[in-house]
Amino acid sequence: MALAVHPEESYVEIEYEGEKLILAEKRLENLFAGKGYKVIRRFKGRDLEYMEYEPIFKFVKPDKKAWYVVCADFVTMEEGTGIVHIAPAFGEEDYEVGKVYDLPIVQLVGKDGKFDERVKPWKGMFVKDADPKIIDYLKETGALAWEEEYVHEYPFCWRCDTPLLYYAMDSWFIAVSKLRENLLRNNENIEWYPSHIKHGRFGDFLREAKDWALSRSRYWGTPLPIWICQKCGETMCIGSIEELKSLSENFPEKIDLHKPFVDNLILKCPKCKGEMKREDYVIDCWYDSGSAFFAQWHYPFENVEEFKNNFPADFICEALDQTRGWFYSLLAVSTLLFDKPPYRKVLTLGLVLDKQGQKMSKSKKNYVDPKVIFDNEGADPLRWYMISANPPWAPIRFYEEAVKETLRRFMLTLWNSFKFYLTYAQLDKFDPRRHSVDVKSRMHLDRWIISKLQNLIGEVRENVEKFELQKASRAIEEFVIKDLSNWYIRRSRKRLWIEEMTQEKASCYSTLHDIFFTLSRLLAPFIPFLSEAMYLAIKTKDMPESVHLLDYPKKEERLIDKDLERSMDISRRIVELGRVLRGKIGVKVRYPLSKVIIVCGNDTKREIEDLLELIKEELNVKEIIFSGSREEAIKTIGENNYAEIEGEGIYLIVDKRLTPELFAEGFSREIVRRIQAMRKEMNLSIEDRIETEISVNEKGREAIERWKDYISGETRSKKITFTEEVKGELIKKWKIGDVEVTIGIRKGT
RNA sequence: GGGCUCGUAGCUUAGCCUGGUUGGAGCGCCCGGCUGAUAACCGGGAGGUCGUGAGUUCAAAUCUCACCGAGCCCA
Repeated sequence: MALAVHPEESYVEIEYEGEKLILAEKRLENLFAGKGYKVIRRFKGRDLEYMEYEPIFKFVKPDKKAWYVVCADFVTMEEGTGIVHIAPAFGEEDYEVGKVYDLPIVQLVGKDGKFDERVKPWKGMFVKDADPKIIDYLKETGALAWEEEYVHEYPFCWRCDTPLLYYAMDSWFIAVSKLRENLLRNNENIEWYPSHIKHGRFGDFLREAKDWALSRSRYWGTPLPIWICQKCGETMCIGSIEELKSLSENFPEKIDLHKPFVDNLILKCPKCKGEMKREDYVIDCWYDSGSAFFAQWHYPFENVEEFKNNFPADFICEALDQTRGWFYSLLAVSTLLFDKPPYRKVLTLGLVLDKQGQKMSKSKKNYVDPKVIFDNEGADPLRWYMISANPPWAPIRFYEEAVKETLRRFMLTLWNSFKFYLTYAQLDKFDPRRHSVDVKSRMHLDRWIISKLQNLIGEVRENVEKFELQKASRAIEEFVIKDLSNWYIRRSRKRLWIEEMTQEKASCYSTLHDIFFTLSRLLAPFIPFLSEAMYLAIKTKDMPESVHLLDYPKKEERLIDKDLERSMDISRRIVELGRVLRGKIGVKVRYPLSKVIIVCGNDTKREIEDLLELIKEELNVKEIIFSGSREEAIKTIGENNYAEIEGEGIYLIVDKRLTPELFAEGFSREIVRRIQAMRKEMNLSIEDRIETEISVNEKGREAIERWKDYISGETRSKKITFTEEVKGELIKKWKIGDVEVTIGIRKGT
């Protein structure tokens, strides 16, 4: 309908092969370089304004003045001629220019995307299919200077992948732009996670809020509730079923309020009694979701109190791509109706990406089938991975291997720790209601992990409050793996091996019970299935039937003992040093050493004194001595017999001599381990008794004889016999150091 | 084209707001050890231009700017 030029750019008229052409000067170089042309004159784009031209097609006679030059800032000098054809019915910029110049809107394309009968040469043809034919026509008539192909972006239907057409249509709008100030003010009362969205992506959007194009052309959906009288033009917006009923004459007993069913109703105009027809649109479905906060209560028709008590919602959550979707439509509707924010806190989740970092989408088919994960790893490992890998708002790469890793590292460790407790507690018929030991009377190790557990509760609650779920879950992971599994349970195993129910044992069971009861509640929102399984296994009859009915644990300050925690830290550090030292002198932990001297200050000494037994066991030394001087310590052990290591100012000095007595003890433990491995291989249960036969050299035999009772006890051997010809259900040859041993075992009767 | 976010070891990441020991950890890899809850664990090792460049500073992964790359939204 018009041609647009940039008002400030320079244009030229040239003579080329006997024709006169007008184009932008900047384009002249690109298009006519090396060709013989002559510039006739030069002028600003603005000088061309309102110049009329002969259109190539005249299929209709417009109802307004058309076919002249207009000025527009969006015309660029990057491509083409610097002169842009304008069709106000196709494209937003064209439409805007059309409004400024009062250009006619001519629509020769139907909603099916085909030319109508007025376009005689191509009527009924899809416009994109007509393109090459139009080009041919232009060539024939000499209107085409040249043609070229170039690549540009173009929107396609995400569902059926066909090209979309820009198309000017009548629509109903909500004048949201008039509410910008209210939207911004209400946004101020919303807590955003992460916070940058509030004034960033979302705030920016609100500042330039556009009117909401509400109407959609669909066969089915929520009808636009606007009826217009066919006779007098009276327009009504219907707000309830009652209102519909009172105005219609054929209201059925059962009504489906969706389009198209609602259009069976004929309404009577209250003004002229004429027939009213509904506007044939449905409402943008974002309006529906934006209404969820009151529609869920069927407010205002019902549940007025419930609605009031629940408005605004405490919390909503969706992915980042919904910033301008749901988060916006909720706020817009709520601002329109109540001028209040509809939610207090909003958590914006990051997108789930594939292994290559691409957004997972149904159309790209680059998603992992959740059923595969459910089958192979399970729903809880999936949750734990999603929660612990990243802050919730960061994009997360998702692939099966990552979930598998989570399962292996955390979930299995947790479950195995729990099974360990369960197995032994059941074996001992431990009943927390009868055997429970008061925390104050428990051992240091027990009070230590209870203290750590209380800290954990505090840390988890703090981070969950801030939606830093990854920090909360990582804290739990560290507790379970490092403190519970790798230290507490490892250090406690021995006391559970004693057959009768000692105070030490009851103390351990009480502690483990407390831990798993707390963990099941602490983990319930993260891994609902596994925590429920844990809870059900330990719950007694008088407790609620599901962990999900219990309150979330609260930190109990009285159970926290910072001094004890520090003592344990130092002790663990000393044990670590000791292990490195053993590695250096090449004596395995299984072989006891006679003494270690800890050279440290009095403060450190005081701090670890209560935990000496534990250090002794873990390092497997007979005696621990404190000293204030390294030289003295070395003198005590002897110049030639010591080895040492230092860390954080603490020296460990050991006697590295392995006497025959120490060797015998270590060797017997080697034997025990081999027999245990064989029991496991035979799938014997823990209680099963066995008979053992051993063939070994004199040195080994001597060692074993010395510790025979110990070996029989540990391996539940009814008898141990030495023989040249070893017999048994399972016979194995071992090499322990430089000693060869053959062991045979059979299940005892 | 515009806005926002992100970029640390092969992978997943902590540290960045509030600048200051040799930038931690897990997985994987190599070596050694341990193991009757554990496909677990313990000790050691290799592996880092902290995206690139400039600036501020006595001092920058950290603060500022520009650029490069990725993602999302909008046009």
